[in-house]
Amino acid sequence: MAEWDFGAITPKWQARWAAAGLQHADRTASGKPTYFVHFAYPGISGYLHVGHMRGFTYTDVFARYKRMTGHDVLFPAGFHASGIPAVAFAAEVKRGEKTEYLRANGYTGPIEALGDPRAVVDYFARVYTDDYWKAFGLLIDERRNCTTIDPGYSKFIQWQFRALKAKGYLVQKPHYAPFCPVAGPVAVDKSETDIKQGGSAEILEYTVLKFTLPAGVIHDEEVIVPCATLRPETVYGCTNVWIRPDGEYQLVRVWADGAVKDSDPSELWLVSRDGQRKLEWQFERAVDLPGNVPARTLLGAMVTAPLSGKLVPIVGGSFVDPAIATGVVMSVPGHAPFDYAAYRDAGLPDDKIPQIAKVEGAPVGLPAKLACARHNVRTQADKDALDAATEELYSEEFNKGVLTEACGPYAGKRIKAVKDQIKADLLASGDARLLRQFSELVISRAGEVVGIKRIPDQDFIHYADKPWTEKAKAHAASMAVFPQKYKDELPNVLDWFGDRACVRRGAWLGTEFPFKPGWIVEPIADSTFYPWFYLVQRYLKSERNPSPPMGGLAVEELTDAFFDYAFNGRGKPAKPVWDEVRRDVQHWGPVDINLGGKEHQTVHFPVYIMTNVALLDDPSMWPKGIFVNWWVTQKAGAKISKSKGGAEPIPGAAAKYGVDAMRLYYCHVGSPHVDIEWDPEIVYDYRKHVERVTRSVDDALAATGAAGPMDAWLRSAFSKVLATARTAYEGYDLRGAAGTLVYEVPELLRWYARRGGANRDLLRSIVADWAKALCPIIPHVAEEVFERAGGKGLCSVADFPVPAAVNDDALAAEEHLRAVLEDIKTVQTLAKLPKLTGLTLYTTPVWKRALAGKAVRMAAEGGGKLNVGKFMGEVMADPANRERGKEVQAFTGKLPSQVVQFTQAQRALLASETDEGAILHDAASFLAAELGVPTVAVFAADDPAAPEHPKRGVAAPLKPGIAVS
RNA sequence: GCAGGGGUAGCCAAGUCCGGUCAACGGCGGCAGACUUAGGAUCUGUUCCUUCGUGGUUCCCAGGUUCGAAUCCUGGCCCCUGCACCA
Repeated sequence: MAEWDFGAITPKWQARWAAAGLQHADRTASGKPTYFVHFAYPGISGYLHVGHMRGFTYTDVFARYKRMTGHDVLFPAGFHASGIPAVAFAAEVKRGEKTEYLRANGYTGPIEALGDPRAVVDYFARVYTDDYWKAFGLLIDERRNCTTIDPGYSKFIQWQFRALKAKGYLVQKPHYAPFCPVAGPVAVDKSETDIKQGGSAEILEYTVLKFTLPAGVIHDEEVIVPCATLRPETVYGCTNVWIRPDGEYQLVRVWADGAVKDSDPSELWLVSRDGQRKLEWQFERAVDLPGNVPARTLLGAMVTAPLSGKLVPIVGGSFVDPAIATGVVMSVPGHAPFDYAAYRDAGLPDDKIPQIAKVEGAPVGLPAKLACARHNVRTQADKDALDAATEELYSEEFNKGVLTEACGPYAGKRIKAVKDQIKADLLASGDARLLRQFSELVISRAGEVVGIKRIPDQDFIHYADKPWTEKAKAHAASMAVFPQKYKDELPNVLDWFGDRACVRRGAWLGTEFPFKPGWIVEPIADSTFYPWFYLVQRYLKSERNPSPPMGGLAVEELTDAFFDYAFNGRGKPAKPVWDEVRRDVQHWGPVDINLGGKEHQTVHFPVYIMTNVALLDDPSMWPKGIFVNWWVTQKAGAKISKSKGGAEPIPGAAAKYGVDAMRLYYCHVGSPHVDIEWDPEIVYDYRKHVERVTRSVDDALAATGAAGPMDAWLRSAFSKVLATARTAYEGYDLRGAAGTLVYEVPELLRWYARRGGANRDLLRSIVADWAKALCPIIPHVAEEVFERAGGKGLCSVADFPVPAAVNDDALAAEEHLRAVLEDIKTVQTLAKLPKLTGLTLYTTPVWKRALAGKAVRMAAEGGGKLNVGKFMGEVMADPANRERGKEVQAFTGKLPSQVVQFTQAQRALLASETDEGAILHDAASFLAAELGVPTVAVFAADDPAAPEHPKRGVAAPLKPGIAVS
């Protein structure tokens, strides 16, 4: 028997597939249905890790299964190169920060060569293709590979944006985005590619309430004291305004947005130095006035609160951070622990503090005072305790609080319900404005504090458009979406998905926005329609593709007219090759499955659907399916980090565990729709499971026997497995398919051998079919198995086996035998007989058998439940039964409950004419061998020749009396 | 805050949409045996409790619906994830 050297098998079959051109998909006249599948192309950001192979593998399994079930399969792939990652990577290479990482992952070229973003893209595109996809046996049509920064792709994106604009789906409005005074626009995200610090910062939206200081106090005009808060509804509880006692403040002249001239109405705002920049960046017009206003000149001054109209003093509070918002805050000591602590520190009395909200069931007293007591707050300097108290109290009051009568027209309302209303009212009346700020300090790569700046004419894709959204929702309802829970959620996601900023200035890769030079299309927005580009790419002339079909197309030929014709059949073809592309679109479209990670549920998939329904005139070309896969996480539960090189690099893992073992692992370890934890031990187990398959194959192929009585059973049992596997594959249930094929089939083969089955021809044909069924999941081993079983050609292009008719009686008989064998062992254990010398089985008497059969049949007619009264009536109508009245009564009494307990096979056996005695007779020598007894005797309990024994009387249908000695 | 996902036996994990055949697939780990003799083996059996009975108690907790609930409803506790110029 030849060895199973997975290390040799894998490249051997990959070479054969490549030689046969299996991965290449070209339109044919085969008349077969098509299957167009792809995964959300990976971003180019470094080496990938074992986690990424999960989704890639699923896609290949789908493609292979469909190829084997009569489909022409198109499985292309590409690379998402746009955005920041490649730029950041190249920058890090230049700074010398990537050398070790590159070397550790096997990069042998000159380091400085990767100092250019485009070189980074090219290099990793090659790594992904050769070291990951090809190494895992993925049959990707690499002739269609492209990146999002290819010139041809940019033409495609520009067409797309002109098309969206023509439909009115591009809008302009002000937007607020992170901005560095030196570098300009920056991205603030957890990868911190643009920034040095603050990657997890969130943008907070403060409501700035305009408290007023009368004219003549510090200026001859009225001065606005702008208090920034996240809880505008607490304005009714304001007792004073806090400023930093040692801080420097200044005046800024502020115009309302929309004001055009300096002479338009304006206001004087008092803000901290840091606050001044925010006003200039975020308001349309704001000019600071020269000179400082020292805090001490303000202390004690009285200001008027908006909404309540209350007059409150300005008080010094050392906890006030001048860097946060305006550097001025209002004090709500009844509900804000910080305010309460500072208020008490300032020696102000508790009894004047208003309570403006109540939580039902909360203890009596000021909520902030109680919270401070709970968290042992002593002074305003106890920052940690105050933060904890604040978080607890805010959450409690937001969720359960009701405003008190102190709150004017809002009294009695739940905070949760009325908060946004109060905010909107304040904004509408001009008593407040909004100011945005990061939740933590963000420092750019240039070393500057990153702020938030207003972009007055930001372009958005108008995803909030109602008719467009409705169209997308209606289509989504008809799509095949896995998992179901995402399909259920999709309408809500589409509703929730608002307008999205789609261009940005700055140093990143991507397509230039056709309507605004210097602006680059944002990376999500350039990845909404791309599967279609794989069809164009095949015809695009390039170095890698020097002689495309029909002469192909040059980049300059990718005009709007071309795309309109290719995708929508509009206009007239300028060249014959246009028709070729158009026919490909109609042939391969629509996309059957777009697979992507769970993060895409609220990122890529919604815009994918939206864009397709917007740009394609023919609804039959709209996407048909989405498959969402969850992640592979690290032991601690953290996502395996791409940038840090991954827990386990892919090439190493492939060598260690074997490619097929890893494929099986991905398919079987858990549902595709839950996160799985990467554990090398578990992966190693899957290697053993693949080995179990090959051992099982070895045993089966070693058989030399002829047809036998067990053949019918094996055929049926295997057919059943095939049917299960097929159904599972059809429903994208890879775990189900893998489970039944990998774990059940070896069991069947073993039982067959144990029962004396050894039909050489049957076993070879079953092994060959088994290989085909396994091929989508473990293709390399499957090909090898197929070849050894005498299969002709490549298993990967064979037809997926069709299950034969199942002989239920044969299955039921075998199941019964197993059950009896188990019962015998139980009896043996109870009898404490380690060694049996004799075994006699008493099968059911005919009358019991008849009654049980009748009960099962009647129950089946009655929907599974036995009508006892009717049953007894019919039974007792038979004089033979009346004669045995007592016995019959005792036996039938148990029947109703037993009928529901029988397995399906048992019910089938009882309802049929099968003779239990015959099954056991035929298996007598098997039982003798299994149990190590010299002889096994089988009698019907009502056979006059049966020897007398107490167990003879207990014989019942499917439960023979078992006498051991 | 907004939105979403989840809590199943020692561990991982299926089942939950469509309530019964669920003491609950499968794998791992444990235990016993076989085989072989030493390999991270393999094979068979077993692995909630059990006074072995058509026994008892289970699927985060507390209620409810039902003849019947891991599965449906209500409330609670705990964990995880995404949130817009990041991909």
